[in-house]
This record gives sequence, C-alpha cells and structure tokens, in this order.
Amino acid sequence: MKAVTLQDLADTLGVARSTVSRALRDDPQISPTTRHHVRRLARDLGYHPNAAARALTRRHSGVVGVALPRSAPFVFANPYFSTLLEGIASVAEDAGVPILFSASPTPDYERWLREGRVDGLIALGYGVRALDLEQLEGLAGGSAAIALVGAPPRATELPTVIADEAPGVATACARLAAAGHRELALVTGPEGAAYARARASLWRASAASAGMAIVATLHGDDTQPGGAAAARHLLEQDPVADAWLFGNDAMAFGALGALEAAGVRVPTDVAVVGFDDVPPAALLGLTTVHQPIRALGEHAMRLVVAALRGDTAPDHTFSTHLEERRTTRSAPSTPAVSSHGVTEDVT
Amino acid sequence: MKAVTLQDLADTLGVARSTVSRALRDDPQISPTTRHHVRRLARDLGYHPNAAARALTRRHSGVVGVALPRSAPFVFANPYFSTLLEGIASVAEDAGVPILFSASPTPDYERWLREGRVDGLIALGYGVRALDLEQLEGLAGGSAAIALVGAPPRATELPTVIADEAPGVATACARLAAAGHRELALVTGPEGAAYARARASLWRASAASAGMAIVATLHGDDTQPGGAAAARHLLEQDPVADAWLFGNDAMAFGALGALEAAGVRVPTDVAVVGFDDVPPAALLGLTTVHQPIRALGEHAMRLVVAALRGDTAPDHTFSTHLEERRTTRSAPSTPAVSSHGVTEDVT
DNA sequence: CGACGGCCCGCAACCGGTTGCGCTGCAGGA
DNA sequence: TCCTGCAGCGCAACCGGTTGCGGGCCGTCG
Repeated sequence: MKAVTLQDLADTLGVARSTVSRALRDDPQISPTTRHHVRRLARDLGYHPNAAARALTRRHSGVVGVALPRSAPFVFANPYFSTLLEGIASVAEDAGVPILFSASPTPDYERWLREGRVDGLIALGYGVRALDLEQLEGLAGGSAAIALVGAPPRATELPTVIADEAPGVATACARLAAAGHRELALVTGPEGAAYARARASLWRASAASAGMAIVATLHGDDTQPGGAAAARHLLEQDPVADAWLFGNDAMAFGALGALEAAGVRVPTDVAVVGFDDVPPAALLGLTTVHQPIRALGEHAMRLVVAALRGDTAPDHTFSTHLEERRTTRSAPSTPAVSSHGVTEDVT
Repeated sequence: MKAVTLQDLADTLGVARSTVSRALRDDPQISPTTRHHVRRLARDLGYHPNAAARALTRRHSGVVGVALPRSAPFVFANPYFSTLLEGIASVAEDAGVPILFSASPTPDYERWLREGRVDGLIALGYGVRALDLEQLEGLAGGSAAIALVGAPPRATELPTVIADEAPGVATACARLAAAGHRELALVTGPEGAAYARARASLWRASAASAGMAIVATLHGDDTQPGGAAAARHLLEQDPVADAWLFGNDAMAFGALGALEAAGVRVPTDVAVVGFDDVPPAALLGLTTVHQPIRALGEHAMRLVVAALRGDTAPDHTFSTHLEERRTTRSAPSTPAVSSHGVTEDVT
C-alpha cells in the first residue's frame, strides 16, 4: 500500500507538483477553481503530507521532547512524574504539539535536538546532569526551545520552572513545633541529587528557626520501597525521632506501610510529613508540602511553545504550602484535617 | 548555529557526500583509512544525521506512537494509564524506540501513521472507536504495526492484548457470597464504552451463579469524582446494597472518600470492590480485581516491536485474580488480608 | 607489455515537499 | 495597435541522506 504523494495528485490532475503544494497551502497565487479541484482530489484520495519530507524543508518537526530522568519503571511508578506529564500533555494538546519521550538514563534527548527530531525539549528533574546542562545551554544558543523542571545541578540561564519550597517547609516546621515535636528525622533523596541537597538544607534551617533539630538524616532513593527501608532503619534508632520528614511522597507512602506493619501508630507515636502532594497523598491522608505539580508542567510546556513561536512567555512564580492531613498531630487548639478531601487534584 | 551535515564533512575532507555516508554506515566498499578519517571528523565536528532526511529515504521513522483515549487530565489522573505506559515505555526503552504521544480525543494518531510520523501504534483502551478501528485495520494492511490494549468495540483481526477478567470476577463473587452478601450495586464505566458493557455483563452473570443479584447499576465516568458522586447516589437508595462493585479503582477511591465523609463504615456497612489493582489500591487497602496492567503494556509494545522487525511475537494470555484487602469482609473462616502489602507493584 | 579483475570512490538520481523565479495569456490603458 | 500589468501556473533547485552504477587506478597474470 503506497502512500499517496503530491506527485500522484499532480499527475492525475495534469498539473505541476508545485501547484498542488501551493493549492493545499492556501497560496494566493492559485486560482480558486484549481485550489478547489486539488483539495477535493486530496480528500478523495486520502492524501496526507509526508512528515519527514515536510520536516526536511521546513527545518523543524513541530514535536517537543520530554526528557525523563530515569528509566520507565522508576518514572511511572512515581505519581509526581505522571502529574507533571499531565500538565505538560494538557497544554501540548491545546497547542497541537505531539510529545516525544523515552525514559532513559542516557541523554538521548540531546541527540534528538541535534538530529532535528524535536524542536524543543523539557528536561525533568535531576535527569539533567551538570555535563548535559552545558550541552543544553549550547543548543539553546541555536533555535532550540528548552525548559527545565526542578532544581538544576548548578545555576543556569536556561528557563527553569520551580516552586519556592520555603513557605511550605516553614509552616510545616511551625506546626510540628506547635504540636510539641523537638527532634526530627529526615529522609531525603539520593546523595548526588541537587534538589535533594537543597530540600535537606532548607528543612534543617527551617527546623532550627522553629526551635527543633534534625537528629537523623538518611538518603533514600525516592521510591516507595526505599521509603519503607528507611523507615525500618529509623525504627532501630534509639531514641526514635517522633516526626519524620520525607523528600517526596512516594517514600512517605512506603514508610507508612512499614510503620503499620511494625505496629507503630501514626501520628501518635510518629508524625509523618511528605513532599509534593501527589494525588494519592490526599487519599491516604498524608500531611505533605504541597507543590503545584501540574501547574509546573503546564508552565514548562507553555515556555517551550512560546519559544517555538518566537515570543516569550510571561514569567510566573510558584509557591508551596502545607497540606495538613492525618499523619501529623494537630496543635492543641487548631483544627487539623484539611477540608479538601479525596476529590482534590482530580478534576 | 547551523547543524553540520554530510556535505560539510565531505567538503572539508575533499570527498563525495556518498563516501561519507557509506563510511559512517560501515559500508565494506570504503577503505579502512577513509572510514577512519571520516569517523574522526564526524566526531570532532559533532555530526548527527538529520532525522527527517533519514526518515525520508528509509521510509520509516523508528518511532512508535501511543494513542491515548481521552485528554491529558483524564488520562494522567488515572494510574491505570500510567502503569500501562510504564510497561510500554519500559520495553520501548530496551528496544531503543522513542515514543510519540498526544492525549487527544481526536484521532490524530491515525494521521501519524499516514504521515509516516510513526511506524507503529499502540491504541489504548476505549479510545479506539468503531470508525477508527476500520481505518486502523486498513493501515495494518500496509506495513503499519498496530496493537490494541483493552476491549475493542467489535471483533477485529488487529492484535489485541487483554486479560481474561472472568477468574478475578468469579472469585470476587464467591468471596462476597461467602461473606454473606446477597444484593450488590454496580458502578460501571461510561455507557458507550465496550469494555464497560463487557465488565457489567460479566459481573451480572458471575453474581447470579454465586447466588447474588445486582440490584442497582450506575454509569460512572471512570474518574474519582465520578465515583464519589455515584457513591452519594447509592447512599440515597433504599435499601442500600451492602457490597459495591466498581468498574475501575479510580471510582472506588472516590467512593471510599464519599463513604468516609458520610460516616459509613467499610467494610462493615458496605463492602467495596474495585477493578484493575492500580498501585494506590494496595496503599489504601482496596479489595480489587487484579489485572497485570504493566505486563499488558509490555506485551503490546513487544508485539509492535516484533512487527516492525518483520517477525511475530509469541502469543501470550493474561489473567486476573482477586486481590483481597480491607474493603471487603472476610468469610467466617478464611484469612483475608493479602500478604503483599504496600511495597507491591513498585519495584 | 597488454588485458583483466577488484578495490575505492564519485556521479547522479531519488525520497516528498517547498519556494524563487520566469513564462504564458489575457485584460486594460495609452 | 502596442505596451504594461497581473493573475496563474510550471521549471528547477533545494532540504540532507541513501544507493545503483559506472569508472579510475592499481596489481596480477598470461
């Protein structure tokens, strides 16, 4: 089954290929009648312009790539990325831009840009290593539209979309202190990750100014089993800190499971605080630092789409807040459970 | 910043473009020395073959498309699709195949095939409408590699990956009957959806042969809020069925929230059974019919990859089973809670 | 010493659209 | 009547790789 080409249309109509091309592209130098004939035949024969040929002459593909930080099982097991993708895909859909992605530890996506496979790129999270960052900056000097989501390994001129984590962390510390906690445990992300270091030092500073101390720090792998392992580890410590902070919700979920299995009551014996506020957090009643994940994704795609069109998108800053639910004790007088409930973040 | 092309390499080396092309492609008719020179220069100049040009001559792009059934917010809010994507992306990663997708209600993906943007396509769930199915069947007659996931609207020759839902449903009914239930309520998917009809009639048949009856049937929209709404609706009925079956887990989650808000105890007052067993189900302790979602995705991609290579993948059948957790009562003598716990489906 | 064969490489066509430019034919103005 | 102007279309080059085929150069054998 050969695909029908411009030439085919031209042949059966007895005109030149260029005429057909122009007719389909609404070129004013084609007469209405000819244009009409061409369009009708194109419709009847089911003509679809070859994407490769078009991309070749137009020097761009109209596709935006999304660089996932790690391999598929990791990425898709974490609702954080799904939610980010939700935002990205949703504005991509409105803009009519298809998305190319491949979860991979290797920086394929940088090749995509050079090969012209994609015109723009959104790099998620700590997938961007310092080395890649340099390459990306070079590519951005060309016509590539690039946006980063999450804290890059070092300062960069590349457009970066990120939420200010301070407010959420600050109120979390305030609430914990008010509830009587003094010694905290922190389970942060992988040792090398920039965002994990940033969050850890933020927690430390914020805890200190609320009159608390972080007495144990662990590095998790940002997965649910990793969180469970961290929890078991923390349970062996003596004394056990009675409030645990997690670098993301996935690890907190794992910890909740481990705590239940160990017969430890939450929040009575230990309070648990997550980070990100992914959709399942509301279901589980996990207290967590809310980050507008979906909005971050949307904005990243908006930046890229705007860059592709040549104009620049309005700047926007994102913030965080504490979503207080059932895994933390309430301070003596304040009502604690969020009124949002399970339907949140879904529509 | 112009990209470096074959011609550039040829010019600086003083050879023909074709020579450079052959040298890079390990053509035996190029001398080792020339080949070496070419490769070195290519590396030094950072040459990357233009994807469009290559796709144009080779008549294929090396990309596989994934057709999402509805728009992004719906798809990514549902862990079912994330898990499917996890499987798909994971074998795509191994095969080195990038994935193109765009959540959209319109059949863009069929265009993708015709435009040569993608060589293969995986169509998810009830996104495949009867009309599209015809188109897809036509395209499959050509060289397109197509796989369907989930029940198609009608019988088709297209390779379809789907799990046998009968075993899971049957044991669910058996357990419910053993726990003393007699009258069930069913909240199934959208009215028009083929898979929803199939599941509904399966539940009905299975319940009947277990000595139970489905006394109320509602159509939900497969979302969490939809499930909550359905639950509120069911609570107004008189008498209230004391076991509720849901067409997917997302709706069951919503129902759980609504039940909690209404002060109804689960499973004492009403038992809740979901469908799919998405990862959060384990966290929440939702009893549900387990479907090997990730494996379904993996197999679909394997089918497509095999078809692209010209050979055919081994057939494989998938089954379901009941994952009994805390939202159903246990029968008098059997131990009920699954031993899997929270770490399931994560590694 | 000439012929023949094999190794390497260049020429040119092609994939399917896009686009600058030039040519034709007809209408209107001088 | 001749020239100008413009609308409408064709020619051909180009985008950047790929590939069939032909040809030059060299070594070897008769």
